[in-house]
Amino acid sequence: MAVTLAEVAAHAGVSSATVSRVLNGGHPVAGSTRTRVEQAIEELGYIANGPARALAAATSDLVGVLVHDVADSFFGILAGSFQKALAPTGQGDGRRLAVVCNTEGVPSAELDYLALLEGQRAGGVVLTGGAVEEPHHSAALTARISRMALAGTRVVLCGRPPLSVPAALPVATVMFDDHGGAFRLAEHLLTLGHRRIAYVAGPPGLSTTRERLAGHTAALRRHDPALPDACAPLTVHAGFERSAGYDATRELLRRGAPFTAVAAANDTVAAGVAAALGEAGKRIPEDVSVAGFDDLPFSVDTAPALTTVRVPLREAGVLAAQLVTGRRAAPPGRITTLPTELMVRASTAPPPREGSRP
Amino acid sequence: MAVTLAEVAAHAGVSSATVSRVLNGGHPVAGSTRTRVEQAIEELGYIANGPARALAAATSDLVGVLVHDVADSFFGILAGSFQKALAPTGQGDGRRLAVVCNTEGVPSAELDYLALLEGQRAGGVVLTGGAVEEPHHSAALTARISRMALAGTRVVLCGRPPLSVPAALPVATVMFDDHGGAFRLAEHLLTLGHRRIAYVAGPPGLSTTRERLAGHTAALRRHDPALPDACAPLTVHAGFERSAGYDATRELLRRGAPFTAVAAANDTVAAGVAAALGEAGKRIPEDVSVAGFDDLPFSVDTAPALTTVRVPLREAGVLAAQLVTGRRAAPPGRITTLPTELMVRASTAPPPREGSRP
DNA sequence: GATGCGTATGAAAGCGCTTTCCACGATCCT
DNA sequence: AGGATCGTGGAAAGCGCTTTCATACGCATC
Repeated sequence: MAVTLAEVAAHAGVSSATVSRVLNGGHPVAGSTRTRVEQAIEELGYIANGPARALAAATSDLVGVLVHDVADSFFGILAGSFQKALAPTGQGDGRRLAVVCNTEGVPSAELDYLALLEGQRAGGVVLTGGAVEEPHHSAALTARISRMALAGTRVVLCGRPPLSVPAALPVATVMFDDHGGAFRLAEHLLTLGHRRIAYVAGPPGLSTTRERLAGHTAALRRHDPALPDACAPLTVHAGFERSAGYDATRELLRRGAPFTAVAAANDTVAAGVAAALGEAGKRIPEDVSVAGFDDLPFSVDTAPALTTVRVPLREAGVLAAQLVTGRRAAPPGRITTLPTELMVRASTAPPPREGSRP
Repeated sequence: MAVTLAEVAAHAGVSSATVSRVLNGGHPVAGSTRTRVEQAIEELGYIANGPARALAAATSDLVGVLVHDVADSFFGILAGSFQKALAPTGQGDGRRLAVVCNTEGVPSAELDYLALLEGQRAGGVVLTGGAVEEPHHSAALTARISRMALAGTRVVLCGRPPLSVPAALPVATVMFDDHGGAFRLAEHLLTLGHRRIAYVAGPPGLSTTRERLAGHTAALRRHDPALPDACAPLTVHAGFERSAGYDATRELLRRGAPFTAVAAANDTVAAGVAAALGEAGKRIPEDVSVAGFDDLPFSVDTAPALTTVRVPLREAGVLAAQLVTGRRAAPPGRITTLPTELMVRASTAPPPREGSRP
């Protein structure tokens, strides 16, 4: 049906081995021969058979990217910039294809997709999103990743803690400074004068949740060793969706413990928090300050614009693409931490003066 | 290295042909044999080699999904629900992998990715997003799609007009009722009393832009045949990004032609419109009403919440997955049009009374 | 009991590519 | 000048699977 290598070879008057060589490089081919072959490829409209190539070479042009959910802007932006960086300007090397898998953060789904990708002989895999921190799961994950890496698949962990694999394996990690970001955000709130700061954390057991909460708590503690304890009752765990922030806030409100600021696990949750607060008649930021995390695009369009922490998703996607393709070598410790940045906007302000609004 | 079919066969005491048969079905296999084979697969931790399978079967488990940009929520949601529907409950058939490609809507990029997918022997391809309406491009696209379809690749066009291919080819189309949605949105504005309605359209030459603008114009015309002409100077074309809406609105404002409402190509553009309006001291909706399109998640969190038109992205993704896998047959005309729904929220209201605020 | 059919399995031929192994000139070097 | 070296290209052996084709068996049929 389709044009094959052999046909191109016949058309160019060379052996199929030669055509393969001009296609893949690595082996010297005379200029004139190369030209002839390239012309034959052009004339016949040859399109390489990926599966055949992958079978013979024991590695494919596929690169897997595991995300919690591409529909979530956080992952959409990450996956988007990753995919774009994977196919650089339509260059000859740019035939790599990104396979995106929604894992919902479920460990078994991650393992299943990795098995599929291993079966596809994926040239690389990038795992994004917080990791479920459970010994059994991470052991299984480490095992599978080690096996894939041993077989030559380049692995990049993005936004999750490194896994302990032998240093010889091609496994790199790109982290976000979640801890630092949460720390600076809490500091910002403290500086404004807030003391009763509620925190709507992400799902428990997730690395991201832990990092952000830890940074937050560290800032409180630094300010006043007793503050974390005082604020502990104001900390609730929820999901990463808007509704989780909404529900958590209603719950907080219902409990009646006073607070003058709410920091959320991410911007989406913060939107839910703001909605619940608004319904309860609280003005933002006059009555309660609200802060998010991630700095997703919509955070400038909320009312008021959301104070948040910028997470360099695009940069991470590009970096992950470079690492997973080998265009860039992993740094010495094989782990790169990308900085986060506090974005102060209108949703945070000094707390209302005591008794100014009961 | 990895466990192969032959090893499984040896372990189970059967031929590799038999193992292949239990794996793929289609051929009768005795119950006892099947059990033995399944046990061997389990014991050895066999993972099928995708490329080998694809090479032999001339079709792979890969399904391509072309989007303008997954980082855009519109496409992220579409691609996300599509991917999820592709891997149904980890079922045996659920080994299909989604390859997402950001085309930026550029025809040549679409063709390039299709070539790559053709080379990968993708089992299916879904093209999403408005199509660039240019004879040369659509001819090239039709040709490539026909060829792929002829080779057995199932094709789904989603959110773009059908292509004229022979009826025997497995090409289906899922459309959104953009025209109807835009029509009802304009009607809503008219009913509120607006007459000078600005329209920030998408890029010219794109099917989506045309459909939405046509629906909008049709509603104006229906109300008053002269209205479209009166509003024409208030129609500007821009991109689909927030900044495009911002810039377009500044331009509109600069021109000085009065308007009491702005309908935007989509929600993201509407956010830019609202920002520009706000900077210019216009209150929404008191001074100017603003409406978007798509009903992306953030549209309920803007200030005020955005009146828009819901586009059933999740439903479309699921449908596309069913069509592309053959789990669902295309309807008689091979085209399904999904309804859109007007979502009236706080950003639209009656226009200010004449002279009430100069 | 010979004939026929349907069912369950094996043998083996590829699928289209990569890659080792070799062969052949041409170019060096001493 | 002779052998070593280098650059270039061909032959052929797979890579791990699917899929005819052929075979063998069991059972109903006449």
